[in-house]
Amino acid sequence: MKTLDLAPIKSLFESELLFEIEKVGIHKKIPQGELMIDLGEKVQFIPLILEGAIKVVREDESGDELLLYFVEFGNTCAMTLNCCLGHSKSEIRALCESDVSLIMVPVQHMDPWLSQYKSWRSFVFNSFNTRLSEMLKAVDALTFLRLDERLKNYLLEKSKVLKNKTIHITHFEIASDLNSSRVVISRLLKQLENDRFVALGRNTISLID
Amino acid sequence: MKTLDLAPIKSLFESELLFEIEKVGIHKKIPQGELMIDLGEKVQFIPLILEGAIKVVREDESGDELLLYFVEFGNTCAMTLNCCLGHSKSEIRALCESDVSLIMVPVQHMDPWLSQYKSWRSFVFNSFNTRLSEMLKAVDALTFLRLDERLKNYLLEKSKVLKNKTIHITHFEIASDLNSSRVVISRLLKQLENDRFVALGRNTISLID
DNA sequence: GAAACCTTGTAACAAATGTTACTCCGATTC
DNA sequence: GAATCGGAGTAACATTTGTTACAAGGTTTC
Repeated sequence: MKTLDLAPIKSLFESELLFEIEKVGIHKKIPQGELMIDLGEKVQFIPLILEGAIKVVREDESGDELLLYFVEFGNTCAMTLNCCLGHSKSEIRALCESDVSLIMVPVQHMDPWLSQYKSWRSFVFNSFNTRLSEMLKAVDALTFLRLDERLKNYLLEKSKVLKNKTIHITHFEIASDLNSSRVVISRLLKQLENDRFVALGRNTISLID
Repeated sequence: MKTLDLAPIKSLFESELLFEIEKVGIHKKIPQGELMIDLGEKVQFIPLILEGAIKVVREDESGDELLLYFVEFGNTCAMTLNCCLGHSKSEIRALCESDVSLIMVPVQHMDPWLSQYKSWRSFVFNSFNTRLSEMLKAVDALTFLRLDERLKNYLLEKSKVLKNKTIHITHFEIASDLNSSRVVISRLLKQLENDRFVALGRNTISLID
């Protein structure tokens, strides 16, 4: 039996549960940019994120997209839990925003662990909690903020997740994430540059303190 | 000991749990329009809805509002669960959309019941599920739909929840729920009337099949 | 290094939504 | 019944966001 490096999540779970996770979990590394799960796919595993960040995206029938939120260490994707429990298909698309290291737990352990381990319950509920908060944040932004503010938040969030003041991205990609158009984003970025909020380069945006 | 009428939820829970609910639950009737819980309040009870509908609203600092969703029979408010588990304060406001009959269960039973009763786990997760779906629907509408479509959906939803083709409401109230302005809503409603989607009267809007 | 392609800048215009202002009308109050 | 008030209709205008079109530089490919 291969030994997983459970150090990062040691503090989250009681030791018997860690032992079980070690027994049934599959350690996986997924490189940046890779698709983790797509719309309509069936969920077979619960991902426990050890390192990196996952980007969760919503898409409508005509292919327009919107970035919902990022999932980071110590959380799992509640949309996934959602699917596990409801035995339904994924309503979102998840992509690796950076290189991701995670443990995949087969879904059939979900329910037994819930009755058995208090720390698992905490973890699952904590994830739901965080997810609902993120969704609330998304709704807030869409409802109460204008696009320039959303763009600012986006850049700050992105910088935080990638742990870097300089972001490598095109205006077109940003437009996709915010469900806007390239021209509009270019226009607003120019404004943010004039306001000394960012410095623009080809394929890069640097945040200024 | 007073006996609660648990008939409506009999099929949701196993009999031992129903017995417990009967022991600790408080039956309450709340009239239409009444505030159930406000932003920043602490949650002491888990509401189990027997009859009626609750309207959940988000508000920003400047007092602008947005209707998030309705909660109906067979669900509880996941935002409330959220608060129970996180011991945090309410991030939303909940109002009675119609006369509501519900059972209030003190929060301290939440965790023990989760480990003890499979049906309670199902119920709680089902609620989270439904809530996440509703939030997703809200995000979808805000992102991908124009205001006229959102208005149509709003009227249909409202009619469904109130079980009535005719809705008693002012244009101003609609504007609040959709975070728009009265003039805009009047304009769009006039259009919907021309399209034979509704008939307008003073304080009333009737849906046409 | 020429050609093709990708990224960005910019202008002009269009559409959706918000704002202000005024009117009319029915309901309520005195 | 006159005065007041709340709800609704409408016009004119402002703002935000989206669209189309084109140009200018980099980058990649051959």
